[in-house]
Amino acid sequence: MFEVFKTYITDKIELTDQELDMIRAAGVVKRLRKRQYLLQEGDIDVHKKFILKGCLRQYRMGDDGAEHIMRFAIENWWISDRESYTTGLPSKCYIDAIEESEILMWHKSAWEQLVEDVPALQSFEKNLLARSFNASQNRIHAAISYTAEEKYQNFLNTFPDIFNRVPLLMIASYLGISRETLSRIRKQFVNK
Amino acid sequence: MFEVFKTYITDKIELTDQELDMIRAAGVVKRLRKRQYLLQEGDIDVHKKFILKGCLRQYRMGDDGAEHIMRFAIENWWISDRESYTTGLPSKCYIDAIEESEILMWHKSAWEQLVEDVPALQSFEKNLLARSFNASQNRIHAAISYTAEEKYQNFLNTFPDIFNRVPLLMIASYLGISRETLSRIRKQFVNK
DNA sequence: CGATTCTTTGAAAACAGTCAATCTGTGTGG
DNA sequence: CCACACAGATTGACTGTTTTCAAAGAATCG
Repeated sequence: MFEVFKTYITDKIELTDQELDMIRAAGVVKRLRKRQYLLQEGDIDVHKKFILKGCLRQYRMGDDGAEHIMRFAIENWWISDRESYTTGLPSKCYIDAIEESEILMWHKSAWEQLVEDVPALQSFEKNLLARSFNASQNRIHAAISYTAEEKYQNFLNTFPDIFNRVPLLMIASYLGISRETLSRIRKQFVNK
Repeated sequence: MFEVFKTYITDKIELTDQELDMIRAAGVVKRLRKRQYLLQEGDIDVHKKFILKGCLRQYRMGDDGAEHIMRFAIENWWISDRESYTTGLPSKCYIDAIEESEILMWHKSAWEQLVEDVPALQSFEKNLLARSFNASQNRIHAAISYTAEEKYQNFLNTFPDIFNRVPLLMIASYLGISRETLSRIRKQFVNK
């Protein structure tokens, strides 16, 4: 399964065989069953995590126990609680598997060593964070300016490879609307 | 006015007098009147910009001409369209002054040279982006999980030094609610 | 098949948005 | 210095959307 990562990373940056071996050697594969946690509130996130296969969600829990989904992620995406990872503080969020999944992960210390030894990883990381930030800006814009229907439409356009892999109630949670409302919006859609 | 920046930056990172001089020499001060644009949609953002004084807003324009405020920023904050700055593509947003303001700015090429020459700036930048990302995550969480009233309360708590410097209608825009609704929420607040 | 999870639906209530009018404070020009 | 324009805030009445609650119907999984 390392092949999945190899294909991904060599498409983005130039790596020598030796560098690739170093990265492989430091990584660990973790298999997750559906509903299994990868991170829980209060944990400290100490791993870089790349999804080889499957689908996961990252969410925060409201005071009333409601789950608010911050993000979905599928194969070839990275997933972590950046805040906890960078600050070393307990996480405010949960990450769990929506589908049976496979994760390739590196301990923070090992990863930092890799970034030091492999210069290409440095700019790659910077780039990844910049793009994550841009994505979150677009999400904020959608959240404050779109109607519920537009939010759903936008979600379909933005994540064509995700929307049919996650339950509707989770999409509703992601968009900040109730599942009933989303169900009704979807009904109107079909009629068009 | 460079003093404002000097105080800010030397509080965050260690700099030699020489490095500080380099940074000063490369920077340009720009004065803005109230309502004056610092960036308009379609422009390419080619400057690192630090606010020495004043208050600005960054917003996107909806198809219907409605302004959706992405961010406020005051003295000792940075402001730019990161997306346009990093990608070199035309900006989707506007930045203008809410108060008469003073900006310290560096052209992208000059700034990149500085970052190369002054190592401390490198990690500083990385850190700043990481914190911006965390802030945007918190904003997303608020947008999808809070009621209008909670959004307002959260805004007051998060930006105690901003809420009384910007018009209510802009706070409403930032929160994604109508000014009338915010006005009514505020009224209830006073009664408590 | 039984249990669980997810989706849909209906009806009522709560909420937020729109429109229109008024009020307030600020600043500008005569 | 006053009158006026203008930006911003508030209010009321109305409309439309969204949530909530409750129940029932699919779909999935062991």
